[in-house]
Amino acid sequence: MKSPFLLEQWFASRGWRAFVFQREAWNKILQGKSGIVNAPTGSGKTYSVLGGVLEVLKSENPKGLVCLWITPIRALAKEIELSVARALEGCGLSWRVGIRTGDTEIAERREQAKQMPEILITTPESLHLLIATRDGERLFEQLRFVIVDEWHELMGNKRGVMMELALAWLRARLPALQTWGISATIDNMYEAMQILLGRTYREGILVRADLRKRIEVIPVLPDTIDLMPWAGHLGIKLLQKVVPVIEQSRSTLIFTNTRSQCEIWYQQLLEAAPSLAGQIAMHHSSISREIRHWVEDALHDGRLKAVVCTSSLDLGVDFRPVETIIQIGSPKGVSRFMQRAGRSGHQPGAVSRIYFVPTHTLELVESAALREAIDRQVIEPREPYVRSFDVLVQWLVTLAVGPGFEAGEILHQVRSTHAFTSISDEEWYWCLSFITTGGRTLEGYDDFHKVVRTDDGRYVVKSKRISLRHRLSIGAIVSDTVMRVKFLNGGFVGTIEEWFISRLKPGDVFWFAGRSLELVRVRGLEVTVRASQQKEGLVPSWMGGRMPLSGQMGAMLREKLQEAFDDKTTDPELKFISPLWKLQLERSAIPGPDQLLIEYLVSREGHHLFVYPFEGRFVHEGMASVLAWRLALFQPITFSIAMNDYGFELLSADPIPIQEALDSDVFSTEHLERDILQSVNATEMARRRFRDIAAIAGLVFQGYPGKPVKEKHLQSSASLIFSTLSEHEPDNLLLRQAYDEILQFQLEHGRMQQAFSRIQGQEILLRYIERPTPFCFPIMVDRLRERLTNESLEQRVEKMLREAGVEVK
DNA sequence: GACCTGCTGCGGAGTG
Repeated sequence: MKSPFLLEQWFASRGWRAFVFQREAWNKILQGKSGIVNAPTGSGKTYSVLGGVLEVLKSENPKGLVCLWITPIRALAKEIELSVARALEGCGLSWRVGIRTGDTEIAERREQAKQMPEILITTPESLHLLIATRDGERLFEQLRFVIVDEWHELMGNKRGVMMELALAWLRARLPALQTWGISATIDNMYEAMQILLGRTYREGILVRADLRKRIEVIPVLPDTIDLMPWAGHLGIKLLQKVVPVIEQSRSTLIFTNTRSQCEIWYQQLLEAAPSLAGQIAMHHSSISREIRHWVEDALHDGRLKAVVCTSSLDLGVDFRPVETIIQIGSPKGVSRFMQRAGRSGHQPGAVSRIYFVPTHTLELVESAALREAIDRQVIEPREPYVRSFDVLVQWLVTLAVGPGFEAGEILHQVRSTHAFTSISDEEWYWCLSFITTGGRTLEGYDDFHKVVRTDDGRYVVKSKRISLRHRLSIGAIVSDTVMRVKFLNGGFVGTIEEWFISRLKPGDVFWFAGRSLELVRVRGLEVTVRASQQKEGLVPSWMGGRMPLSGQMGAMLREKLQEAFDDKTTDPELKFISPLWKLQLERSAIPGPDQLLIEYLVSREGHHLFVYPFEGRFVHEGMASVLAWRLALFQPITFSIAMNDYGFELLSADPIPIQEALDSDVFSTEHLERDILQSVNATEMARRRFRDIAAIAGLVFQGYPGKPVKEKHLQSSASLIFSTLSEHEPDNLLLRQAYDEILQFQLEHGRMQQAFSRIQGQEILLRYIERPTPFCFPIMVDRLRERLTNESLEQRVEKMLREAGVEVK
């Protein structure tokens, strides 16, 4: 029997069958609903939404823009366009589909200005830019659908807030507008829907694709436990075990945690297996786009056997499935690991296999914890941003540059979003005054008088210069200023950070993008290089973000620690680790899920206190500061602090009164927020955070395309404004936002609160140890690294190991 | 605002 659905008829002609969730989505969309389709990549999620859109509009023969398709990544736009175009043709519809991103050519833009395609694929930034035109309102008059692809990727950052605001604005003028999100599984799926739909969420529908895929975690283990380093992060010791995995597979993705690790692995793989030359490449965000595109295409065509990458290949390029995935070092979160694993074994019913290469002993436990987490479907949530006033004031100027706005109407919309439900009248007036006068402190500067209120009460931007500069600054991603690395003949290799290049002088050789490069000269923000034959060279590192261990991973680790002693354990890595665990047990203890281990060591360096909450390094940084601050209340004492993802260390020249402190409840949650802010240098942290806020809010200008403002300059103008506001306008909303953000995202206040209250219910195992344990050793090394060069560190680590009673191989 | 390990993502003028 012929299906009533257009898309299903086309499916049938190709011999495909619709999934149950696709039909469910089509029906709900046909009923006029909004909602979210929860489906993994590669499961036909695009068609699940597209089919509904076609069904609603097929009889209307639309002309002009009826459907906006938002993607967080430009690279995905092309694939969506391809799928949509194919389906439209298959269904015999003559609708047009087009792309509008920063890559869209001028001619194409002009064409679109005359007549928009029926379906437009765009990014949140480009959508804001479209609104920031005089045509801003007219463009969307016929709009019926907004599809937000990969919504889980947007909702955890300020780009999500940009979407919320734009959606509220569109919804206000188009009551019949239907919004659909497409999202991978996250822990707070319903919240994700609520945020996407704003005030209309009550009627929202969640369509779940029940396509659970089996994932097999295969640990890559050394021959004996002695070969596993106690501390380290590169994992290079297991290189010889990784080579055959790559050789035996048709195509492999090797995920690393940092860009420099990616460079090192690429280089070392080539050295260990010269036969891979020409068949292996590398991919990370500092490599030029030209090279990256080449790598993506080559992988797609099967010209490459393996690519070493960072999370730059997490999303985007939904290339032909890869046969094998290798993860080097901890992925830090379950979702990220599962997503990467899902890149292999795309055939229905196929098992995804992922090789996990631990870089030190405790990561062996992470390997087992990951397996368990996948089994139990433990998945991280995405925390939405709220009250991001920098994004709000940017949006208000965007509207004023575009069609202009009327205050009461926009306030109503803004309040309908999840991010700004709680905005008070006072805060709203502050925003209006900020965009018109710069606020109390900055009103003396004309640059901040961006928006004017016309006689009929509309807020608009009149100055061409201000409009221009605003359009240049739309978006919520603030990049660091970087130096461009170029060959003498002009070929662009990629970008590198100033602090790294400043250590080199002309003639020095470094390795970057898989090539040996000799520094010729540095001029302004341009680094000129020539190819070198030299084999040795420094590998650059970049100051990227840090990814702390997720709460879910931490909890799973705490559970798994003791399992190494359980004879019934089936995890190979836990069996493997048990000799080392015996050592830990002899010297100290292994905490169970209801225990907190604290180790006290006296060495020539002084008195060390090690605490192991397994909460990730951000939380540990805050906890360590709070603990140090509270301990100093007992007696004057100073500490140096170190931490990793498993625990932290307080080191002091004097004895640490830990027993007394424990007796008087040093882990109390009482006055926690106050103690956090007292103990960490909140002002400095907020000052740094303020740089991005100032850029997003339009307080500092980041420069013209190709002519970025120097980092130093940007930092100092933001810092100057920060100081001025702190002094004269301490209740400034952007200033307060900087402090809120460090509490929420840098110190992970919520998680820290939970950790403290969990510890209150835990039994404390205080152990006075005589020698470093496998647990504390990596933290000690971490602290040393900050003072020593790499070579001396290596020697020092060997010495430490001997002192710790471990044979050095 | 550095670092010694530390991810990712987007956007963009006027020149008559």
